Amino acid sequence: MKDMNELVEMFRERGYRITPQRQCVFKLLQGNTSHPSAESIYREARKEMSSLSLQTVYRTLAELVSLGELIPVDLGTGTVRFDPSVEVPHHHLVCRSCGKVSDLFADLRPPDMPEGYAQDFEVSSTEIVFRGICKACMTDGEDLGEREHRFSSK
Amino acid sequence: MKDMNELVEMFRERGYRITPQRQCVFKLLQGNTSHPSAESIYREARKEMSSLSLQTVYRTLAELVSLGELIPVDLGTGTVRFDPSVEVPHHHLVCRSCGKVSDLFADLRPPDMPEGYAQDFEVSSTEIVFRGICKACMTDGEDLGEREHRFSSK
DNA sequence: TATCACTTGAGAGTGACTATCATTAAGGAT
DNA sequence: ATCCTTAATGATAGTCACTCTCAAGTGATA
Ligand SMILES: [Zn+2]
Ligand SMILES: [Zn+2]
Ligand SMILES: [Zn+2]
Ligand SMILES: [Zn+2]
Repeated sequence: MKDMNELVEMFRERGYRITPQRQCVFKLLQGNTSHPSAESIYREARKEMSSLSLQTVYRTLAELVSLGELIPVDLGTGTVRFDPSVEVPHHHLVCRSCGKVSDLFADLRPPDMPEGYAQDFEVSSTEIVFRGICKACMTDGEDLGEREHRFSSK
Repeated sequence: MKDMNELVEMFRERGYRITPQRQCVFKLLQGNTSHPSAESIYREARKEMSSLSLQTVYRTLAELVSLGELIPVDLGTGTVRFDPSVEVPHHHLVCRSCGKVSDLFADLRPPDMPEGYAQDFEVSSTEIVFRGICKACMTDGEDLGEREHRFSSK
């Protein structure tokens, strides 16, 4: 994701207005590696701008996604999360216990699709998802703590 | 997933009752490779048993999941889907256009996690998700047809 | 500082579940 | 075959993560 100045410029170029709401959301995404949901961005943003609406957060996130500055990731934790790390392709670790999503920056060279399938499906991206238990949940003991997500996904 | 007789026996052993509703859902899952959602199982099931409730479908699917006979898969298509292919580990192809999920039965040997991460996260499973366009959507032309899912996920 | 199209926030709506609970019925006992 | 107990079901309502609509507010340019 571009930095504040670049984002502002980018928005101006496209004729989008620079509002304090948008800037507030931009700021919270800068260097954010927590894969926040719309809701968590909203919670943080309201600490600085209590009038901000959830609707505007959703809208701004969607704008950034459509401009390629944010990647939506849905890993079965119950909400879509947003990833500002669009420059470096990477993979994700998902904690089965607390739902936390961490980055794995490594060139894992995802396997190619076997021949037989290649003609029936045109692959545009391959993601590798590691599911397991994060360090915090390992040491906190198995089943304590509040759950922050659904456990629907494998 | 076990076959009808085995499922019935398994349920009996655990003291679960064998109801026509459960049997109806079991039957629809046998050999089903479409990764159906609760809703689509419900639609099919009502053709044979119009009194069946959606609630019971959800309940029965959850029971099968907890018994390890069904794997819930949430790949960002808007609903959890259920996979009776629990015996053979495999990966998934997800169509960005229509949301269809297909199986890829191939031993892709997912990459190991790099050393540096291994101590901070205990991996219990690795899934590889191929996203792209399925054959049907390729030939149907780009943007025709109804969409059957959200497009939230990368 | 006036204009006006773009933005915003409030409120209602949707879809996918989940919880509650009175009624129904499976299945062992008689 | 009928009773009885208790699990299972379906109707209803509720929750959560969004999405839609639209009147009111406000950046940006002149
Ligand atoms: Zn955790
Ligand atoms: Zn990431
Ligand atoms: Zn398709
Ligand atoms: Zn599958």
